[in-house]
Amino acid sequence: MIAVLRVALPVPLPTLFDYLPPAAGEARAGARVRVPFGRGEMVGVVVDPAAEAAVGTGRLKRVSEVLDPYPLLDDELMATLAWAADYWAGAPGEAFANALPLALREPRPLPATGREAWALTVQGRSARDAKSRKGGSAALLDALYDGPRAADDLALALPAWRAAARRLLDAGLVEKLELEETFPPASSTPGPVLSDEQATAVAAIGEGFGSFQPYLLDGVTGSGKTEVYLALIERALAEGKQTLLLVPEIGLAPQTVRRLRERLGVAVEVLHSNLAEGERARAWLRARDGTARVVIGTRSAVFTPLPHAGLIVVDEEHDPSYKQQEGFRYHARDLVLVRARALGVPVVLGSATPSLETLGNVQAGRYRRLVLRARPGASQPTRVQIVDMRAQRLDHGLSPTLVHAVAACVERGEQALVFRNRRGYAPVLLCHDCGWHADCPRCERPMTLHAGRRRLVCHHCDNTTAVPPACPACGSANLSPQGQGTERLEEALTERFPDIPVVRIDRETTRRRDAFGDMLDGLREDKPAILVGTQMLAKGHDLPNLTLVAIVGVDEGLHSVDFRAGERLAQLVVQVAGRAGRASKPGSVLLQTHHPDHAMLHALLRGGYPAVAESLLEERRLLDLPPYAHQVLLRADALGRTEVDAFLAEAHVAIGDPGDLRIAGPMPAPMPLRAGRHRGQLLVEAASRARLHAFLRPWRQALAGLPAARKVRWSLDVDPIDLY
DNA sequence: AGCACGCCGACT
DNA sequence: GTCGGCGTGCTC
Repeated sequence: MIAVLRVALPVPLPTLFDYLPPAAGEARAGARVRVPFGRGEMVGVVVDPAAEAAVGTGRLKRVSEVLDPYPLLDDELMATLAWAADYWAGAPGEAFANALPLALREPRPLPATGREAWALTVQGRSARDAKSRKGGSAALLDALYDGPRAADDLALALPAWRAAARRLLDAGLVEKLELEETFPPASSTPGPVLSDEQATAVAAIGEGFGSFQPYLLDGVTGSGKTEVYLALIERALAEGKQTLLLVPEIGLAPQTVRRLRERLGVAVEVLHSNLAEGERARAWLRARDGTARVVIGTRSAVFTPLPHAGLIVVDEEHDPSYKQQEGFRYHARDLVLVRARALGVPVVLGSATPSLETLGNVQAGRYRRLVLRARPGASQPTRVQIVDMRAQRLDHGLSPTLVHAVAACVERGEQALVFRNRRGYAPVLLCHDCGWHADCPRCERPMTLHAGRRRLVCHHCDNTTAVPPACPACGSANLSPQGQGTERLEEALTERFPDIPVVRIDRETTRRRDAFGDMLDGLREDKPAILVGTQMLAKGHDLPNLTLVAIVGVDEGLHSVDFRAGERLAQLVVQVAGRAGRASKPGSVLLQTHHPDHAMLHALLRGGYPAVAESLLEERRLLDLPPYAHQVLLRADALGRTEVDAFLAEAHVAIGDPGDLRIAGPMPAPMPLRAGRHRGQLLVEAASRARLHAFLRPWRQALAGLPAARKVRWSLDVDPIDLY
């Protein structure tokens, strides 16, 4: 047998590919190579530089070029990726593809890792003194007067600087530099004095530095989790170690980054999906060579190389955006644990509303729990009150109690948030005469009326149609919007409070870049206002004058088929409620519902999130649901329902003797038709991860070989977080 | 996933 | 007479 190179390629196939060694150069494990593939070429990563050929040597092609003389991915990352591909039943090549920034998957040598910076030329200096430029150009000349500045630094100071830079570059007044050294480290600013609880948490975690240990930092909104993170990052920096900080998708405001940079006084690299690919690659490479001391990023930043790892933090660890929902379905929070173990560093999972998975790990003694109870900013605790909607005369879905509370709040000169997790004007358009309602033909679900756009929109597939002038079934003009979305609440509140600004914050009103930030900035002032908004407002945005949170319509979440709905709802309510009364003013929360006696709402009122979580966890244990059982969900969809049914039936047969596995289905998905495609699923549960994976590996192999598999789109979701 | 090859309808 | 429809088969 001849020795070959085993390479991972970015294709969704369950295999690695073997190649003959390159004509020149040595390819080491973790290095990128350019290889012929099919009729084209691809960039792959060497997994094994001396494997035994698995296919006939006649079929082997030769590596075209070795792109990295040294491994780009170190042993730890290589092992982690291999583990992740196996655990989440993904293609090995796709795990590698997710780990490498796009720019590094191109067959080019590595970009310089120096930081892009800009400086004035001699002419630029005179132009600035002569004040010969106006507007953005003048501002940029001013900004560079004291010396070169980094591009990312300029972006924070002057949002539109790039256009000006281009103009001035053409005029020869500025030049682009590549700074190899990190920035004149702005001196770090000392943080506030920690509370006793914070200091205890920092001390406890600090003791664990240098070895693997997970911690749950369980702290209510405003209890100062961020200060704990910062103190720990400072400690890691003092030891010369790197920190990886993961944040949820929408939590990454430029202000957060600025705060970290100012506070820590070191290069803080940001990795998120909106970053230009070149920048992303450079940040990734700076982490790899150790210059980046702190890396903050969203889900995919979990793949950042950390040669001098000291600490990993996952903020808002319960946030579902840590789970990738298409392609390679990994969970960044879970992957962090694997990396931390390999790297021998502590992991801090922070949340005001920890996931039941994490609480289960605390219960089992695997994670240590540290609690922050105090809200240093709030003088009094938030009051929560349930408003019984039954037998109340509702005005556009708002009860008199709620309207009065909002009135009292704005009269005090404070701000109120009316939370409704539904965009648009009304979720249903109904004919009052014959009962017809507008359904999406591709999803068989009601379409949402968007009054401003004068359109019916399907929120499941974005299908959009005109609003019919009359009922298509009976011709009646008596079409009436049923139920309320944020748009309708905005209208109703504007009518009721004509003198108070009503600001709607949802996907529609924040479509423009920066719109969200601008709207929030406008609300930081100490003036009365009413906010109407969706989920987007649930995350930690500090609005000091916001004292009332009114949650409208949580009832959908109380009766969902998804076993996680209760946990989700409790987290949402607590996160939204946390917006109220952050500063010196006490906050209150109103929860408007048709089910005032619901057990979960009562538990929430009596004991807050911890009480709800405890009872939900107990329920999961009794019903043998995650985290006490382990699931894999097989999904399939196709234009024809028969193809889906046939595939799932074959997949079911392929399980053979299930033994101690529990199998649910084949069954239709909760949305059996979506965007014109029929959908079905099959759920398999096991008592242990090992049992699940022992079953999963051969099953996945068998599924790929099923004849019916070619007629459907199918995917496996290990540890699914929703059953969509 | 791409991207070929491969046999059957409406058009310059 | 062709352009092109997506079925199915392969990629070291």
